[in-house]
Amino acid sequence: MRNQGAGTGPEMEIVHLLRAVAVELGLHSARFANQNGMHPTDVRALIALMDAARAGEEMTAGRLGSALGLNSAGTTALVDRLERAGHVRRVRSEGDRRRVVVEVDQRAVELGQAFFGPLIGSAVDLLQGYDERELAAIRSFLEGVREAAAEG
Amino acid sequence: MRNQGAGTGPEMEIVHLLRAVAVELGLHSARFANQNGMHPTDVRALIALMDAARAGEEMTAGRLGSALGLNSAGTTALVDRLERAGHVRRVRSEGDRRRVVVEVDQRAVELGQAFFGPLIGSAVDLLQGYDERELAAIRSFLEGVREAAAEG
DNA sequence: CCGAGTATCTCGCTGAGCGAGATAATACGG
DNA sequence: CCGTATTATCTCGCTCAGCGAGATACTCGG
Repeated sequence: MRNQGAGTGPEMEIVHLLRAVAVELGLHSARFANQNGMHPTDVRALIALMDAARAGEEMTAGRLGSALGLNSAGTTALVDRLERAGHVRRVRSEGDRRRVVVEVDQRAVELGQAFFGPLIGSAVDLLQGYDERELAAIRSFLEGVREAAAEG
Repeated sequence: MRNQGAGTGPEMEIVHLLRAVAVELGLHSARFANQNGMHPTDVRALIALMDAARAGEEMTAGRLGSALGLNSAGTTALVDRLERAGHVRRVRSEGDRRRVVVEVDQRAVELGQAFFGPLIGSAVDLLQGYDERELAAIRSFLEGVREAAAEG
């Protein structure tokens, strides 16, 4: 049986630290949401939309909803909210006219970059202080945790 | 001006990886919430309560609410829910009888350990594959990100 | 004691998200 | 082609988490 307890070794300290980082990043997103009259779900949606855009993929209403764990009714309400706020546009897909492609407005992208940019910049600055082997350790640890969390 | 763009350098890759980990950990908590008929806020509350217990501190209703960003009405409703589900007990503070100390039930602790234990164990196992310098790099990077996120 | 301050709770309300089902467009066997 | 199954989104009515306002209960300094 692996270590599951509230041990106090150096490994557990890092595990708690990682959890604390996750909580802190969540609170940071919540601040962004509050400042812009949005809800946590709306922020998660914008992030998913920007990720898709960066990967060059179209994001339909349905894919967005399932990425966030919403049903179709909730997804419609979410896209309504974001569209009313001017953060996204609904575009009927040309190929399949049942589908609604959700596009992020450039203004929303800039809003997000203005808010999250400094934090991302700090993280990049931090990383520039490590050598190859240290960077590889950080990367492989994060990769491993992501895989472990995705399985559960 | 620091790096804010959608750069593709090795640093940005790690930053996106960290964000992905945060998202994945959030989804993992959401699965725990669903499996036990709870809401995300309830899970966050249990985690805050267990953290306080581990630190040997009493958690009052008010402190719990402000840790989660709820007002007093929402906090009362939250503690009502958790108490109804048998996860916590309300105990009037002896010293100051206005205060309500919220205590986690042992059953809830075990429930949480059963669910999060494997993931924590995997992370600890992962960490045992690194040497001192690599562990120090992981720790200091996480510490730095936490501080940067807490400032914003 | 009395009034100010503090911790929690009650009440009424708003709105995010759900289940069920409607609507509209596509796929596909005959 | 036609009819039926399938898929994508939307509409409707509802539940319940969380909010604002204010009530209640306790503490403490003067």
